[in-house]
Amino acid sequence: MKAKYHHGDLANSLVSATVSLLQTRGLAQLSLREVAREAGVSHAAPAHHFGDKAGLLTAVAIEGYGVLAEALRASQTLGCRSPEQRLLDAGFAYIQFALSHTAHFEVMFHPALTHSESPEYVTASLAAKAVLETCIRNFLRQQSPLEQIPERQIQATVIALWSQVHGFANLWLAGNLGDVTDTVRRDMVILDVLASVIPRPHQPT
Amino acid sequence: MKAKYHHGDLANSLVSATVSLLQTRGLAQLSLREVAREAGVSHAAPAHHFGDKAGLLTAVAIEGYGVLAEALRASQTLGCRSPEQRLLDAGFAYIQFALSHTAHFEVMFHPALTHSESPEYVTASLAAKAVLETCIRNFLRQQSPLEQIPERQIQATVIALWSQVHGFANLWLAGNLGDVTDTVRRDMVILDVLASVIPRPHQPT
DNA sequence: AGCCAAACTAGACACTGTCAAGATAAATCA
DNA sequence: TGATTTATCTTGACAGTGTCTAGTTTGGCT
Repeated sequence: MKAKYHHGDLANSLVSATVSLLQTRGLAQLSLREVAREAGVSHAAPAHHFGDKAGLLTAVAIEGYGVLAEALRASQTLGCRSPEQRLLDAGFAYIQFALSHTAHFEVMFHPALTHSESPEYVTASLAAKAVLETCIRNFLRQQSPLEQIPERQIQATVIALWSQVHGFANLWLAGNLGDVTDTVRRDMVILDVLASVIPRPHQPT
Repeated sequence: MKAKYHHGDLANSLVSATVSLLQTRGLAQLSLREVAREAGVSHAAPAHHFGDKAGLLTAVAIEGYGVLAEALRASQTLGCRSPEQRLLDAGFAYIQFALSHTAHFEVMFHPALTHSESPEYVTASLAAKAVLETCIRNFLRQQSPLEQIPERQIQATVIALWSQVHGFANLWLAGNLGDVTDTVRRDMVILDVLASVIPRPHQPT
């Protein structure tokens, strides 16, 4: 833990400090220099490890994609549940991630803040998206096992459900969902909302 | 149009300049001083009219709420359509607003950027939300005119559909919906997605 | 021991938001 | 009309920011 010239694990410390500051002060007030101060290093140290501010936020986003993917996977592992319940659990996990990892979530979905074309970013992003898509594909497969669903419709469903939970999280974080603050009612609202949009088995064109 | 000491309509000009700069350079690069430069006034002129940067963005957000509300209203005025089509049109209008007024949309749903507790902001925000809610209520009313739908379920549907279009717009703007760039396929994707989540007449609890 | 590359610091520069104080023009009123 | 008041805008300053360059320290290697 002694931080002299060679911190040992400064890169990770800087990412942690960034997340911490994002949660407390918010994105607008975040500064590289304050991150450096929080980590106890000089003001230009972050630039050495991450190039620039966008590079640091890129690391935050990549970490976020990993956490999200893991959360989605974990939501599907426990057995003995109906396909609908599994899908609800995935959506619930997505929203819970967004609400409990506000800093990561915000950075992940604002590509202008990051180097969103860097290989590591693209890889992490696609990996998380793949897990999400798998959840929905599994649901559709188990829901209508006999008939083949056209790929186009699968894609539309993926986008629709993703939009659903993503929009809910965004509206919630932006304070647009009223003053449902206490946890109990919050969970009920989320489940109500999610349950109301499980797609029908046969969708009319 | 001559801008000497008294510009005449500087406040509006500053808002326009802000929107223009937001579209070209993006939120991260926006600076009060550049806005002032764009409007041809001194660097501290914006502060006089809007107090601070958040004040200027507040004006942008309020303008955005007005445009959104008007777009939603306009989507419902033309007659002779099924309730489903009307609902689709409302959702489509919401998404079209988000994609064509990126600057406004981004500012509107990031309360940390604005004085989101100011009376004008709250009024404009609630007004737009009320129009949106009316669209959905009208749909539900026409869809099942006989039975009374519990208020709780109506609220859940409002949140669900709002989340739907809001999340779609966000994911789209963040570049997470693949490379569906040309307009034709874009419209089809949007309609596919929207059509796939029109709520069922009778939702199981 | 000697050297090298990586890790970090120190200083500087242009730029930012905001504040105080001053200058100017328009509106008001005698 | 002419004086004064008021809103509008400018000027200058300050602390803080991101990033660049050059320098300093350190650990690992042969």
